[in-house]
Amino acid sequence: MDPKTASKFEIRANVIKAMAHPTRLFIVDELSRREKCVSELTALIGADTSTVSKHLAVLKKAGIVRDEKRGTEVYYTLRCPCIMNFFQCVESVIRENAQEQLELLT
Amino acid sequence: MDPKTASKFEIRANVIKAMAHPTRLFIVDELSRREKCVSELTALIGADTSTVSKHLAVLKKAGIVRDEKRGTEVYYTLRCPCIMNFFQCVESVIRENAQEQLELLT
DNA sequence: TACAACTTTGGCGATAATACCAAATAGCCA
DNA sequence: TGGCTATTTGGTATTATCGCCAAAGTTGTA
Repeated sequence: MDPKTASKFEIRANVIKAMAHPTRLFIVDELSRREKCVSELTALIGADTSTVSKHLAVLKKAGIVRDEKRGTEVYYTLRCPCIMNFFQCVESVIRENAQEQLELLT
Repeated sequence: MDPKTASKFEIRANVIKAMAHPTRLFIVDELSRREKCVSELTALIGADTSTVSKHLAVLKKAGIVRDEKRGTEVYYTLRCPCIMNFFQCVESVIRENAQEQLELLT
C-alpha cells in the first residue's frame, strides 16, 4: 500500500477508533439528544469522573464532539450530527447477524 | 447505565471496533469495488498473509464480510454494502476538522 | 484569600490488539 | 500418494487501551 493511501485510511481509522467503545457510543447517543456536561454524563454512565473525562477527550481529539466551558461546568455537543446515520448501518449489520443466526437454526 | 443499555452499546461497539483499523478499512474499501481473495488483498496491502487473514477473521466475526471458498482460494465479499455510507460521515468529520484547523490559522 | 464544585491530568496495573514467524490444514493435480 | 498453492492457526514480543485513584487546575462565591 502506498504511503498516501495508508495515511488516508489511518486518518479514517482514527475517527472510527474514537467511537469504538461502548461508553463513547453511549456518550454520542446522549449528545445526539442534547448537549450535556461532564457530571451529567458521569451520573448516567456510572463510572469515575476521570474516566468519563478521558473518553470525552478521545471524542474531542477525533473531532466528534465540541466542548464549551460555562462557569465551572464543561458542556459537550456533537460536532457532526450526521454521526448518527453511522449507526443505521451498524444496526443493519447487527440485524443481519441476528437473522443469519436464526437461519442457521432451521 | 443499566445492563440492557450497556449490552446494546457493547454490541454496537463490537461492529465498530472491527473497522477501527487502517488495514481493515482498506479491505472494506477494496471489497466495496468487488470481491477479492486473501492473496489479492495481501498483495495490495503488503503485509504477511497471516496478518491479512487475521484481519479478515475480525471482519467476518463482526458480520461485515462473508467468505466463500473456491478451490484453494477464499473469496471475501462485503455483507452489508451500506457500510460505505458509514464513510461519508467519517469523511465529513475529517473535512470539518481540516476546516477548523484552517480557521485557527487566520 | 479561602473554600467548594467541576473537570482534567498523571500514574499504574490489568487486559486487549497487533504483527511477524513457524507450523498446521485444505484442496488440486500429476 | 506426494507435492504445490492458498489459507488459517498457534505462539510470542511489543504496543495500545482502559479504569481507577490521587493530585492538580479552574471558576464562582463568601
